[in-house]
Amino acid sequence: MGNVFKALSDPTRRRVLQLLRAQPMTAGELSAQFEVSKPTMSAHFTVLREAGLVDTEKHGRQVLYRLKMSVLEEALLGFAHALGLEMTLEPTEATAEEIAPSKGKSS
Amino acid sequence: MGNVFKALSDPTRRRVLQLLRAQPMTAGELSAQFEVSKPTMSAHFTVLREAGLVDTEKHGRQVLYRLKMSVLEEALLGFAHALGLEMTLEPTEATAEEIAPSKGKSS
DNA sequence: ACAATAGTTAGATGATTGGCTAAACATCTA
DNA sequence: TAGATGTTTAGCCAATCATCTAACTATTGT
Repeated sequence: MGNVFKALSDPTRRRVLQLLRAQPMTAGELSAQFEVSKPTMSAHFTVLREAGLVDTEKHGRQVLYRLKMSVLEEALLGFAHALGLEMTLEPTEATAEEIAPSKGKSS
Repeated sequence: MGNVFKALSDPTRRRVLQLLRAQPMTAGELSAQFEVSKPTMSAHFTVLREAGLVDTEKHGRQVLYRLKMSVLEEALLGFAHALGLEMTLEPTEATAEEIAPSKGKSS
């Protein structure tokens, strides 16, 4: 869990997580959003991957990064709990639909 | 706000915050809980103070550190919000009493 | 097979970090 | 005023960090 906070302590990495929130993105797409070199971004990705905050999927020559929201949630809630802050996660509309899919759109 | 995450990224500092949750403590009392030198602890306190997570009150020759819970709450909620995680702070009993003090115990 | 493209690895560098000891500062007590 | 006590400042060091360029690996397209 300390790894998660370490990962969150860098502004570039926090912004990567925010970008990834909207949809999975490739290393190149992410890198394009920042003013740093691709190797530098690659290092940031490694930190995020090792903290368990993202996972990867290789598609041909590109690597897709996907946010593992649940890990982030747990870290945040877990830490809040350790401090006696009783926070709860408000169910989002998306989550509600996942739980009770009415008709089509299986995936 | 980035300072807050920076402050949270160190395990010693996270534990200091946890200790401070129970009650305000002096620099010496806090230091006694860790295996590092007092100057090292003093440096950690500085980081926490600069992040706005604690404030200090000098009592004679000791310095009392007090957790500023609201800053922590805001940082956590703010970051969660920036990630689309809608978290809410569950009102604690203490908070409820503060809001609607029935009789005595004004402070 | 060759060149272009997408990412990562290697290796270097300067800045920051967390730790230390020793010294200074501030306050209390005798 | 002279200790004793609690904390911070100064100065140092080793480790880690964020960054870079250059080189490498893997994949795709011609």
